Amino acid sequence: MTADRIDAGDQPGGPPPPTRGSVMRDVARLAGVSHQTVSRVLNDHPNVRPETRDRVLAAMRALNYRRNSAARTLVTRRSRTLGLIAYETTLFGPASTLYGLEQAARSAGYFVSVASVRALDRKSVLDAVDRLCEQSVEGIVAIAPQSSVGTALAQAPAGLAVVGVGGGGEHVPTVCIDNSTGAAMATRHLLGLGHTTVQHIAGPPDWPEARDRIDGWREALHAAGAPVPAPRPGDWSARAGYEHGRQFAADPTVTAIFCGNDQIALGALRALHEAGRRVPDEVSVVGFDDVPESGYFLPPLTTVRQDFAELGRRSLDLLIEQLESGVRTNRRVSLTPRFVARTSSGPAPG
Amino acid sequence: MTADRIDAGDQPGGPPPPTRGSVMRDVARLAGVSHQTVSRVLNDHPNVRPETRDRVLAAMRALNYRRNSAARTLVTRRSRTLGLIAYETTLFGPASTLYGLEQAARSAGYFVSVASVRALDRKSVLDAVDRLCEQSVEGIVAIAPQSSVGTALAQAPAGLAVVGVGGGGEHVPTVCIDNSTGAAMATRHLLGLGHTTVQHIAGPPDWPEARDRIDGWREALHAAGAPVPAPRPGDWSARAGYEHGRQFAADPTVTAIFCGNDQIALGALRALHEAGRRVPDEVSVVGFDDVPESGYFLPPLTTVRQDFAELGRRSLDLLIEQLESGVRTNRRVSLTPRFVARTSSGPAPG
DNA sequence: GCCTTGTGTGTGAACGGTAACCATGACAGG
DNA sequence: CCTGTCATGGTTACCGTTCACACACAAGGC
Repeated sequence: MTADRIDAGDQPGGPPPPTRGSVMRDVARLAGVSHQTVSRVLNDHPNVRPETRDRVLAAMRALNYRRNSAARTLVTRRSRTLGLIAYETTLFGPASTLYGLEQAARSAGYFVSVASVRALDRKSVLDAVDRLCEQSVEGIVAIAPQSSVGTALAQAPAGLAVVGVGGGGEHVPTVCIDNSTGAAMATRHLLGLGHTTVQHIAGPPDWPEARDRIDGWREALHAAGAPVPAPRPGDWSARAGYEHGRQFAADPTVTAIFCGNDQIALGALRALHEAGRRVPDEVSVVGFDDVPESGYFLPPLTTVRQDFAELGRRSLDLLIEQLESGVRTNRRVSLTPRFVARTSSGPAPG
Repeated sequence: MTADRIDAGDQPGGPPPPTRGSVMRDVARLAGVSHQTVSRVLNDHPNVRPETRDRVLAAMRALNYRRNSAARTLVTRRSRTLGLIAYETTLFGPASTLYGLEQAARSAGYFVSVASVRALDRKSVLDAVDRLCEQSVEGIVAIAPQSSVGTALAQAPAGLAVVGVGGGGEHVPTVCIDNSTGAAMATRHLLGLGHTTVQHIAGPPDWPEARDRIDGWREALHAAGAPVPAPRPGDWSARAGYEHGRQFAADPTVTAIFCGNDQIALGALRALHEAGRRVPDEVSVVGFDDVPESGYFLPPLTTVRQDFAELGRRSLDLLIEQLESGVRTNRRVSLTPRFVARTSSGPAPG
């Protein structure tokens, strides 16, 4: 009895044999060498005569041979697979980072396996780590920059490389952009335009990225001797921007708003527009991220650009560094964001 | 006999230290049973005395045992891994689909490995397929709905389950939303508001999704006896929407524009605004997709909602169906989109 | 002649699981 | 008492690679 259930009925004429993929031994036999020589050719070992190598390569082509990664992983104990834990994968940022990571991983010879999490509580994250471990990934990148994630990650099995993207935690190697500097850029830009102070619609307070942006904004205000209003907490959504934007629109003293991200800024722009407050003539708005659409907002959004793809690439670098050194360096890589001036910000009125 | 070999000191540049975790034999020894019994416990075989099972489970916990998936894959010839080929991963749609797929795959006991492609030419796609095959995935989902992708996918190794998301091709099982119906909904909505005809800024002509939307739009116009203008081809970007939008803005006879997606609509809105054409009073605009921000556009965008996450879930269903039946069914699953009325569309002027 | 050094290649043993096949003991029926 | 069945659990043979080592053969130094 065949263990194969793919043993589909052969139609007369259709000659699709139950192609049990060819393995090294088959290639070896065809090339007239031992399986070990095939292995040597595959792994670019020296000490194979060019002529032999060609024969082996020809045999591999003829049989359409592909090496079995499970067997390879079993014996080498290297899966060449990286795990990615992602939250809110639908946002532009995480998605771009995933993209950058995957491209980099590919050229470094790694595969990427994803585990998305619905929530950022400790259990969900540990579950995701577990799931990835079961696949014997060699390292994990977490695009889930809530504080709790960092600590959850820190207790991943030793010997597993780990990198946090975004604010991260203190216990895990992290790659992030310099949110504080970015926020300060935006704030200084607005102050430089003559605004007496700058309001801030922030991200959720338990996101390090949000906190760093708040810090940068606050420090820039402080350094300029400007009053420091209370930041308004949001959830990164356009809705939050809209709600707070309506309140700001009703307050004639508000002339400049720095938003925690571009979605928030979009919501704020709409609120201001609805209230009849002209942007940038009466109120200036600045965002953060530079999503592809922000140049087409009404008006085009002044913002701070994050290079998400670079974030992904750098996190791979950090991972590989750990993999090769064998220790969990506590490094923190920080990328400098770029200020992008568009027309949603202008001189203070009056 | 030395099961242990002495680990030579790590040479810099050498492979990382082998992670010596506990294996079945260790668990078996601790529990006082054979490794086979451990395997039986792991795989929920009957014929294990509850008392024995408990002893084994306790031993597994004590040793923090995790089974080695490579070994398992090697012998069972099932990797329990699915491959995902994604293009333009940064867009909301693909990202959400990935999310939905991963969630569904997880609860079905599968892992998901991603391969992103930079371009959609045949070679890139075949490369990605190759990469995934090397990981011995059991099936592939391609979120890369260009026509050429379908045909490239069709010649994936036999015995590999394949599903296309989006327009797909004729040769590959496909799950998509009913783009034609969605476009017709949008068009009929505008015609119903009294517009004599509807312009269309479309997606790239080699995307089946774009073509289906064109078809639906055209048929709806035709059925209503309205004139059918030439659709304007774009690339799904806000920029394309802006460029065509400017031309439409200069033409006073244009009162209704149906856009291939929400980004295009955003660009069109900006062009109309710049030209002083009021939306929806003078010109109505409708998008497609319902990205989370579209409710905060100026004005909030009337659009057609795609359930991307459902797309991901359904593609998993289709994949599993193939995996279990062993044949590449040529099924095509079509989801009905939902029309979402907001304020960017209104009665025809005059 | 010997031993060395260096190429190119083959041999056998892991790696950590699962499946097929046995072995044992208990209990029933003849 | 002999046999058959069932529950339980051990034995052994793989799966397809890579690694350590052995081996053949050549070139060179003494």
